Amino acid sequence: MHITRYTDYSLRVLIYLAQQGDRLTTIQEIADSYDISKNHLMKVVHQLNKKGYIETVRGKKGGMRLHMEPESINVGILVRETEHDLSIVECYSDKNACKITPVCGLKPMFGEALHAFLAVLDKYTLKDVMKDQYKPQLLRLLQIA
Amino acid sequence: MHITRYTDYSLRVLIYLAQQGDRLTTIQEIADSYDISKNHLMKVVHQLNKKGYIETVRGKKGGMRLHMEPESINVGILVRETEHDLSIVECYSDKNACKITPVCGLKPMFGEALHAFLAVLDKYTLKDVMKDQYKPQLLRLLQIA
DNA sequence: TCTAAACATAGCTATAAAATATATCTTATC
DNA sequence: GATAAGATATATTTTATAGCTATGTTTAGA
Repeated sequence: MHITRYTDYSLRVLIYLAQQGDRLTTIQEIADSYDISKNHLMKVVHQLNKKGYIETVRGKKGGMRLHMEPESINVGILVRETEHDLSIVECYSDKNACKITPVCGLKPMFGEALHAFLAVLDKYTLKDVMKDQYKPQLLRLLQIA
Repeated sequence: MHITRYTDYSLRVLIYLAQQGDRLTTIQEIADSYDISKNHLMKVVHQLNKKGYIETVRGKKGGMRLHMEPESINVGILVRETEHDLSIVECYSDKNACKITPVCGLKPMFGEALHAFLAVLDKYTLKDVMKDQYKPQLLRLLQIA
């Protein structure tokens, strides 16, 4: 059981941008910094822009910056938006073929469990996942000047 | 985000066997009943036997039956045993390559969320996921005489 | 004692989702 | 107009999971 890298990368991009303030950052910079695929990041960035989390600027000297305050970016909401398929067991999928679903207690139980999972994420914002005391170390690890 | 069919099938086998009491059931019967792969079920059954949840009998007229009371089979424990990889984000994996892990708040947050997820499952036993009132319907759906 | 029916076990193959790559287009700066 | 950036679509690769094949072992019963 795990979330996709897509969701993970989305969160990482936001963490990176939160360190940069108003300065424009390029996809290349973030890809280099985390040593991850630039191509995959392009999709991530595209969606973060569409969803309003970031603002992108095209053309030479372009890039992106946060478009929301870190304390306004809720992790639970973001994960629900980026995680493509949250059907934790087959019976929640639209392709469900399990015959006992109508009388099976597994479905409500896993529903409750997923709800508890997301409820934890709902408690946190982007600001919460970046502790002030670690900021200098974070900047160093990301090689941000 | 989802659990594997392997875990799902494990639970379904136990539900099936719980309906049968002491009678021996074959893998073929269960595969036919749920209309799922017999071959995959063989692995599932093998592991359930190894873990002590069921008892298997080899040879002609063989089969399997529950080896624990339904109220003693905890879903949370079972899921931890059958779900191969519970590293919800890369930073929990032994192949983690994310540079900011030491100072990143995502790791403890997702840890807390996974814990909340499993805590819900820990509240339930096999008996809880099979409501008495649905038993006749369940037997019919599984085509158990 | 032979055959068939069952589980045991290992290894292989197919599939589907996700990740990554490629290619081309659009936009903006210098 | 060249270059550097994102926008977008499509193709390929990778990986985990699911499913398949094959053979071995055990037991019941003819």
